[in-house]
Amino acid sequence: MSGAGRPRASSQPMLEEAASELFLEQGYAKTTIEQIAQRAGVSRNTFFNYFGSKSDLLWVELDASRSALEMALVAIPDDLDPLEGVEHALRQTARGFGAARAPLVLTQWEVMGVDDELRATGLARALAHADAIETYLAPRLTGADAGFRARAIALAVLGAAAAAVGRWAAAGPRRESLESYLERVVHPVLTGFATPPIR
Amino acid sequence: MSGAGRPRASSQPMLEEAASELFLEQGYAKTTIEQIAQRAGVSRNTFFNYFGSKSDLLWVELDASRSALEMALVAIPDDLDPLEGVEHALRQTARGFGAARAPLVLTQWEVMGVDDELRATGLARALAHADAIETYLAPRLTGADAGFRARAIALAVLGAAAAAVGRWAAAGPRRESLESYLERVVHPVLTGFATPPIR
DNA sequence: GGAATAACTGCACCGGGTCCAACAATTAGA
DNA sequence: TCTAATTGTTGGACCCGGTGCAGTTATTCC
Repeated sequence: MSGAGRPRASSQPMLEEAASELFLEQGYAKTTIEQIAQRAGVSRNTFFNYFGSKSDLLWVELDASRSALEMALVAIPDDLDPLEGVEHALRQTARGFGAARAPLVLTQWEVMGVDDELRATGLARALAHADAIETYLAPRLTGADAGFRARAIALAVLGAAAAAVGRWAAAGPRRESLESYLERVVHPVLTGFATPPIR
Repeated sequence: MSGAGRPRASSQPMLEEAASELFLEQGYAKTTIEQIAQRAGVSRNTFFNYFGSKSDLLWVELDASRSALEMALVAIPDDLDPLEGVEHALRQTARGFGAARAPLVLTQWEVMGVDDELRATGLARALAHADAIETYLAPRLTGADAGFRARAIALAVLGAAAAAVGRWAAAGPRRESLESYLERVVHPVLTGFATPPIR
């Protein structure tokens, strides 16, 4: 399958590890790509073979959760109510995050000085999640403005989920499961949209 | 009040207009700050006296709406239910956007090629709105996890509102009022959170 | 006619990101 | 075994957004 070609000398995880160290040592802003590449033993350009941008390093885990969410969405049984389906898929995805090991970026964002960067680059990620929910939801809703409602539900649910993830990460190593935080805020949103539109 | 000092030679609106023209002519990405400043008749550095970054140009109207939202929030009568208060303030803010004149960025984002940039820089703005709602809401909710719920509600409502704004802008010049789009999706979110938490 | 003040300008610099032409290491096939 | 195709790596040049600063210009107050 992998045919000819020079084998990869440095792996993605090595760059991630080097970056995490440097971010913790001296903060995100003061760490240059040059330094990350150097610690990983590769050239600056090679970094860009593995990551499209510096901020991509912050979102590795979350990007993985999007794949998990997409898989959970297609696995929803057809006879389930669409809104319950979304809740089901979200809980399923949340189970992938063990209570003990929250992503480093979420727990150490203060020492990394990374909050500005998270704000600056987070929306693209969030919208990717929302798009996944929306594409699941849109064809399964009825009514004239199903597309509009699907997008609104997707974005609203995602907002609630973001709050849950933030709370979960902030709760420290003895935190409850992400799932329990999630259900407390996702469920209300979905029940609000459960009844067909009145007007 | 304005004492001594050299008077401003070029105004913010002039830079905005020059930028809008260039974005429409050749797209956002291919327009440099140098070009914008040149068309407005100032130096590149002067641009940064008026805008902190290139992307700030895209959010002028939305930034104004945040001020409007904050003012609407503090004007809410104390006897109103907090969640109804949020809805009230949002509708109030929406009325500031006439149906005929949606912001250029929202209607022309395709020809400006600006969607990537909106995704890249939109979260900071969205969170500013959410923070405003959250700070209004948090002290007015009861229960153990009032802070958590306040943030979740703020983010969820904002997601729904974003969907409404998007739909409104996409609907073309004969669109209905933003308010009508807004209430269709914001209300369900708030009703979902209306009942006190069960557990 | 000076100070004091505030806007404007030019210049140098940093760092993220792109592009490209070389080069190195591997495999498939003649 | 030699060669070609393939793929990863590297260095260098470049663009542009953004920052810092020192110096200039235009204005008001005394």
